[in-house]
Amino acid sequence: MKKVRLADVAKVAGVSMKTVSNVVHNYPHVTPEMRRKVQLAIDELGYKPNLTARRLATGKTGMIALAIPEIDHPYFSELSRYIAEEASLRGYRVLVEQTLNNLAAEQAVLNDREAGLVDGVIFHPVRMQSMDIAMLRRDVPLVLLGESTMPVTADHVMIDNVAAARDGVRHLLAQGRRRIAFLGLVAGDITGSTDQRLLGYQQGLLEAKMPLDPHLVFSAPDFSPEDSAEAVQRALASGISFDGIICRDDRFATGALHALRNAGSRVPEDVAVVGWDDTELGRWAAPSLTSIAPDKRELAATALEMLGERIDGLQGIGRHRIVSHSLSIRESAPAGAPVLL
Amino acid sequence: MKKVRLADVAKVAGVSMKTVSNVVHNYPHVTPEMRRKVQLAIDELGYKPNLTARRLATGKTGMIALAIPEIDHPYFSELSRYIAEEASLRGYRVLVEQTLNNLAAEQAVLNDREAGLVDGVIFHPVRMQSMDIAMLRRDVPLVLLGESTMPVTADHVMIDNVAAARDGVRHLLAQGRRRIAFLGLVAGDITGSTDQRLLGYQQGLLEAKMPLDPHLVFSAPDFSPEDSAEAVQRALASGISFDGIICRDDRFATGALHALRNAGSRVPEDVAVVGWDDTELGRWAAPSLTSIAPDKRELAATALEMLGERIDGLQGIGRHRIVSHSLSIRESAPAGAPVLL
DNA sequence: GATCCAACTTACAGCGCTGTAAACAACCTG
DNA sequence: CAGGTTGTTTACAGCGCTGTAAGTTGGATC
Repeated sequence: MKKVRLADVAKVAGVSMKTVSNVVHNYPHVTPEMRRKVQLAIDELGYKPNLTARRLATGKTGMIALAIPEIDHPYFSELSRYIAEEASLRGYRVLVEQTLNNLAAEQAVLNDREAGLVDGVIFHPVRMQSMDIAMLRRDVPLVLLGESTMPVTADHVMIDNVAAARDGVRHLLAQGRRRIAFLGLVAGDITGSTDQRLLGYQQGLLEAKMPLDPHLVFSAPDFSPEDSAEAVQRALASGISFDGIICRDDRFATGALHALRNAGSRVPEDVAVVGWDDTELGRWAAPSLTSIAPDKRELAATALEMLGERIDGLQGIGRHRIVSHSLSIRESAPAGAPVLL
Repeated sequence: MKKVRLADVAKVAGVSMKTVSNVVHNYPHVTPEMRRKVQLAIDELGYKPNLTARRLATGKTGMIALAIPEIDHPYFSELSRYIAEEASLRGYRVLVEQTLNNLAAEQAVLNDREAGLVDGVIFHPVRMQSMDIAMLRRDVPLVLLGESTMPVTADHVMIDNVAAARDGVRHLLAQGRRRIAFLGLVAGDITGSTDQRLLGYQQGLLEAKMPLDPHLVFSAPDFSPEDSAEAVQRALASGISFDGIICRDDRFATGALHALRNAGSRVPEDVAVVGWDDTELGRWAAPSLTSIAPDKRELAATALEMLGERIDGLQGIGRHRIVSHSLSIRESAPAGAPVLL
């Protein structure tokens, strides 16, 4: 089957190309008769506009790129879903790029060796610092996600990580937990995300006049549940005791759950566990995870809105938006009567 | 910052556009001196080729669309990851389209009202039947995923669902399970996927001369863990007893796990549970899920390979490829000594 | 030194669409 | 009925790149 072009339709309908184009775009000033005639030709030939040509002519691609570390990370896959939905609401299609926690891949996203592919980029960096991002001269609107430290050259959406971590700690304290651990340091994670969460953790403890024990801050070599399980196991093995733990994400919390179970600790009786991201992974864990819940829908909507404004030409330094978060309380750290120790 | 075009570089370097293009494309027959001169101009101006223009000129987009029901379904998000990786290996970028278990959205994917956006489509239908797919005249290469019933008009990759289900049943039988349930019917799921799994389930029982009890086939109103939990709970409540259950996917199995736990049944002691898809959700469930494991990497690679061949012009009727599967054995249905009942 | 060849470079016509400006038509005014 | 309006359609020049065919150059050949 040959490709049908606008010109072909025009010839068959006996009108100019532009009139066909007008019909395709539902331009109002076309006489009904003309419209009918053109539509007939379109249907007869099975004409479909060539998007690439349209893009070249208009300079708009109607596409945005979403660059995330891993598409199958529960948080990112859920976030992707909302971004995809919000994007489609606004007439955009989404091109997904995985950076796989890899610095070079992150740089490649911004360094775009090609142009004209997408109208804008939503990017969640893990390895790049905001300074690095600022250094690159870009020519595509960019919205940053995650906890990178306040870049001035791009818009940015995040939740208040300090407050969120504090909320988690408060929740544990309210149940009577007294030795609360933090699981979240990851080697090579220099985005400041962990810093902020750690800060909130400290604030939470300090405001309750609790001591700050550095032994209670665990770190893992990488982002997987396996790594986190190992970190918790090592802590347990070295005799460190704790009755609550707040984890940098649900994956980590899931790993912690496993390690605790293997060690014979009961959750939440012996140790209460708080996750982060409120993902399906945590909702269906056993016990189900209490988790800090960023409003992902709002996050996605805000990112798209800001990106849209930039695409529409808005200039100026980077704006920062905080979206709301809450605490989804489930079995691993229930609310209610404090546990007796 | 103004857009830099090929012509601008050519002017600065004092050569023709085509020579610049040759340098950009690493065309071998360019003298080193010329290459240097051009590269200098490219760097100085910060030239980036415009992909849209390139596409229009070449007719290739270098993009494929991946149309799946839900990007945040564990199976699909993991599959997406492999598809993205395999695609990038082959120089393709991936455009993700969610169909959200919605017939109209699935039709829209194939009905493409526009052309020239992608070179090919990988599509996992849930609501469309292969007849529907065959009816539509398409002009883009298409590879189907999942268990749709053997379309003749498009290539197709799947695992042997009948055999896989049978393997699951055999595994349960080998442990001494005698009342094995199947959880998988979903209203409106007409892809035949469930049919095949159900068939395998029956074959597994028959070859062991086990009776086939229709009460042991559970159905859920939709695809979520909530729905599945409810289905299992209802079965339990109505007094149906079973000591093994095989579920249409890990999400369903996760729901089943919850329902069983709430009902006080121990897994695997009282009921052994087998999931399907071998996702992270199941790997970190408690107890961790034994699950039928399609080789997702192979699935992705095969789909891309077939699509690539079609894109390169291969004609002919739809081909069908079966990729391998295995059984990932974990806590919910361990191997080893049969359970005494 | 004339001839030929291979290696390199250039000019230019598209790819299929849209925006602009201009042309044309029909309809009002006064 | 000339002149002004509004409404509708057309012609055509790009958008930025690549493929083709034609041109140029330097050196090997006899």
